[in-house]
Amino acid sequence: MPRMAAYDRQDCLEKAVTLFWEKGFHATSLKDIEHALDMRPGSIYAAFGNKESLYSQALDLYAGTMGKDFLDNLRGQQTPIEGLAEYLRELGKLRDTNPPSRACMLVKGLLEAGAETPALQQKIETRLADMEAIFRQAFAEAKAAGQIRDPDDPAHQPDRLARRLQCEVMGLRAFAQRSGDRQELQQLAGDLANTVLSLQA
Amino acid sequence: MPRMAAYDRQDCLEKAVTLFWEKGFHATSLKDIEHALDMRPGSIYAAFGNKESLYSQALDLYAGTMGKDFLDNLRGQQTPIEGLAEYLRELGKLRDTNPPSRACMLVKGLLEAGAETPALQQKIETRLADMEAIFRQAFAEAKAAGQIRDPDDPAHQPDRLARRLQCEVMGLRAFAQRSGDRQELQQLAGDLANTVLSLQA
DNA sequence: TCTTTATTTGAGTGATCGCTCAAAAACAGT
DNA sequence: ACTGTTTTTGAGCGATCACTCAAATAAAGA
Repeated sequence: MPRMAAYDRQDCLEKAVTLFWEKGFHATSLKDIEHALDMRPGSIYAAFGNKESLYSQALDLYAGTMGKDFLDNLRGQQTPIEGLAEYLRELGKLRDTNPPSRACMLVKGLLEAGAETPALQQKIETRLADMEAIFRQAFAEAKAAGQIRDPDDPAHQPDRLARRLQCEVMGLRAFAQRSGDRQELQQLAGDLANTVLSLQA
Repeated sequence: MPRMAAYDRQDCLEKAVTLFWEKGFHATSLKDIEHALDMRPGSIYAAFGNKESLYSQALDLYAGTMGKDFLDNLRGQQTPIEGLAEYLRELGKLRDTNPPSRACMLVKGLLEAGAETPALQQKIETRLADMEAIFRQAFAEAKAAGQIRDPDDPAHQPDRLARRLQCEVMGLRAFAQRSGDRQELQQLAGDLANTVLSLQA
């Protein structure tokens, strides 16, 4: 009996990711959202709640996609370590593609979320912790396979390596947001990748 | 004959830095500014132009202070390399102090500035380039003093090392914005510092 | 075709946004 | 004290903000 919704929820969320990822939370107005999703305010609020809720759902989609893409890439490589290095090298090519933003949407959100939006803050922290856990798992697999040099060095524990990698990914993608030279970014990513490779046994 | 201004310009800019650094550009309203500077809108506009102009001047003060602090720290150390490592270690203590934000104000601005504010974008890029140049100079001094291992390795050129350091500082300070454990941050900073130290001849 | 139920619409809400400007206030020199 | 100059004030500007809701619309089942 009921009327069916005219919009595709997943499709809308993808468009919301594009919009929020590019402009950030505060700089994105409901007018922008109405235009990007081709929906009127009433439908938007009925479907996604309020602006913060839509942003939160967009964050989930973004983080899930990023995590899946990373794992797919990882499984396509010969060893976990090479997979991690290749991931960094791929980030060095960010200037050649045209993503909504070269910086990580989670980091953009982390730096923008204040005390007025504690729910957002918590969600972002959780998603970053998820990503850190994925990195940790990859290093743990590398270690279990005996591919990590000096495995007893405390600095070579998977959790420490994972935090360092996440730090470097955050930094690299923030650096990539600058309008600097294409090659310099690629070179920087290569240097970071080589640091990871130097962990190999 | 003329009436003297009641406010201290430098003092106002310091308060503006605190405010913008913590909340970011978009989330800071003129009401916030009026309250923080204890000035009425007319005085603010007469003294600093508009909101964007005030933010821009705050960025200048922030970047200048950061650069000076870094150089002071550097000169207090035995060698340039040790100075750079110590700088990273200091960043690891960010959780123990209470700055307006643990993240870098320039990076926050970089990730927030869109195509609608090209003047801000350019200013931020310039200031980040300045900082990169300071890092490069430090590495160049280290190299000139023969303190860099494998000086002919292209990855050990001052410009590449500087970009990598800036990337790591950006990443570390973004990471520090997370509400994670005190010790984990310090450990991470220590690991990054050790990477710099491992460049030593 | 008609009824039922859900969705979509968009004008309009009060609040807040960045910002202006004429009037009031305050200092410095005479 | 008086005058001349500048600063400070704050009410209020139009625009935009996130958001609401009653009415119009459309699909599915009878």
